[in-house]
Amino acid sequence: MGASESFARLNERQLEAARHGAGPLLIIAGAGTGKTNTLAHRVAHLVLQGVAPERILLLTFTRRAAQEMTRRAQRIVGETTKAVRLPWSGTFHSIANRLIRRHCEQVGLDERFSVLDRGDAADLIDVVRHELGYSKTEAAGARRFPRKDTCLAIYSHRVNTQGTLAATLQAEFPWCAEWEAELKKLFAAYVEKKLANQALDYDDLLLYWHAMMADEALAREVGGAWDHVLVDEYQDTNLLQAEILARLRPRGEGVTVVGDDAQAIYSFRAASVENILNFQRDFADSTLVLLEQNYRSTQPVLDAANALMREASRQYQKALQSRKSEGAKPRYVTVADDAAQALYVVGRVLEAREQGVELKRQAVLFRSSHHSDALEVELVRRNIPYVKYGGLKFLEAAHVKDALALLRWADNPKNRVAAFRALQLLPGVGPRGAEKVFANFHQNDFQWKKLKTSSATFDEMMQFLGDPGTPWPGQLQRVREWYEPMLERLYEAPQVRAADLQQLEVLSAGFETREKFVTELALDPAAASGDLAGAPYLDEDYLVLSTVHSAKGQEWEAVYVLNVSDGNFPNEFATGKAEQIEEERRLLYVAMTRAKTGLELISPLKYYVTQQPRLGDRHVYGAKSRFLTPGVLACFEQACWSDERERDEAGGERAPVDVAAKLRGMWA
DNA sequence: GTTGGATACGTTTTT
DNA sequence: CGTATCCAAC
Repeated sequence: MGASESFARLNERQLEAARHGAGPLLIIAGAGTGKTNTLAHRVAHLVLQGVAPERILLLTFTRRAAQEMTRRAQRIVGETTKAVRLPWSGTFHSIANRLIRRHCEQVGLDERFSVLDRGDAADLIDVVRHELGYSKTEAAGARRFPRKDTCLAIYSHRVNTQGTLAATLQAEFPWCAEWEAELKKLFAAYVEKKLANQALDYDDLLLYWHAMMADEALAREVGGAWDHVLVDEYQDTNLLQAEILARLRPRGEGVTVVGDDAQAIYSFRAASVENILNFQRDFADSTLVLLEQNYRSTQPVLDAANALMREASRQYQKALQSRKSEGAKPRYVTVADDAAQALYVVGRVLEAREQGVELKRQAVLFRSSHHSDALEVELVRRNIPYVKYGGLKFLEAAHVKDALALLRWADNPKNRVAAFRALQLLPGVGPRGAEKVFANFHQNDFQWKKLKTSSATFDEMMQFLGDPGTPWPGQLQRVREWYEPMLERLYEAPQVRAADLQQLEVLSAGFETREKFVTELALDPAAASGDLAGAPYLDEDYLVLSTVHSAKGQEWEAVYVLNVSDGNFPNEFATGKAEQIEEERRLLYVAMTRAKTGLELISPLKYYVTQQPRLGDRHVYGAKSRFLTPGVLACFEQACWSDERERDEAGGERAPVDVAAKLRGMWA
């Protein structure tokens, strides 16, 4: 298919957006309205108009999205004419990383600075937390100081909103408000630590880019590199990102942003829906294109989604219209509990497969990662292959982090987090021992040949890895040779862990340099580790399990949403403020609009909660989700399902009743 | 100073 | 149930 034919398939609005000139352009694209396709056509259009691909900056939410966009644009332009390789496409964070490396001298950083992933950043903040004595229980007052992950989340929110710490605490972390003074001290020390380590966390990547754009000469140089800047998922960008965009293109020339205010679901990451709502105010003479023609879902599915959003307060009013009028009503199914929910979903998934819908074209979505636990057990038991998005365990496993720490330290000798982890792998070396070695190493100007630990083989390995002349291929093998014998001492099940390390080595071969490997792994762990983690066999059929957040931008023939009850939709911790509840509503909206033809919301009457503050594990009777008002429910076929096998058992063979256990249980 | 065992406790979603 | 912290034994 040629380019012109491809453009001919767009509807009027999409075409207008794709062929828009250079003035600032805002595309409000409802769910399933061909947003990706339109943006890809816009890229293709620009290239066909003679814009050099390297003069286009494409900012997407994930790396996966960037690749998809590039692939489509290439297909539209056609293989013969021009190669559409967009060298400047990726997330804000990954582009920031490249720009900072390019201009490291001007912003006062080592060329070899490290990027801290979430875990590393939390570990570093934990070091400071201990140093300041905040980890001690009786340090101050009755309540415990927030944990490292919470501390990091607070820090991050404050940085990304560009507001005050007090505002962040009040808005998102009211239960930590009493620690404001301590947190302030903690964060100040954390910033110093990062500088000493020559390490940037996610937020720093944006901050440094932001700061670069505040310098006039640098801003001109950076901004001058592109003629067009396109931002996808604009509703989920934060203030820092919006300011970067504004400084990149002060008058908005060549700016295109795409998004849907009804799908803003990242406020916890400081995303601000105001960015998209205020776009026309921020960029004078901008053009607005509204895409409302839905190509994804059947009308009944859309009716339900529209009914849900009709009760929301939002600014860009849209009325999505489907191109597929007929179809079954979506279903709202109540089941007894978690276990029944798993059985029910597996049953429905298999039924659909019998009718020709492959597993890959079905997805199970949920609010939080652990909601799929029971389902996963059932899937494994029945031998049904699946992949789970939104919870990546592989790179978080201790042994994988150990191996990476060795590489990260070699890559940036000042990286103390990595050094501490690496050094403590040695027998008999704990925090103090690591401290001593590192202090010595520091005194010797971070020269690898002066590194002295208790193990000569360790020192040799680090010298080998630290030598700039050492080629990248083979480095992970060297790490593995040294580290594998340690596994036995450090962990149980060493064989399993050894296999993981081999997998890591295979993975590493796909990266040109060590710096790219460790950085990409930090920036986009999911994409960088590919579908290797947990994926059965790529060419085989598998069911998709995903958090709603990770399901953004995707679509499936049939979608099952788990635990649609109050406490999950909306989440129990998000019921404090009206704006939080609205976001939870949008989250459910995103989940529902992933479906093409089949949509089921499942609600267990009773569910088991663990790790509940104070009250301990217990059963909870889930109330009906507040979003499922009579008006919304009218769009659903309602059903109640109970496990037939259970009924059979009750009628037929009965298990003996263990009275003794019950009696003991009363006092346990 | 390090290591392992006992104990207390817990806010979801991710670049 | 998993993780962080405390405490006692090397």
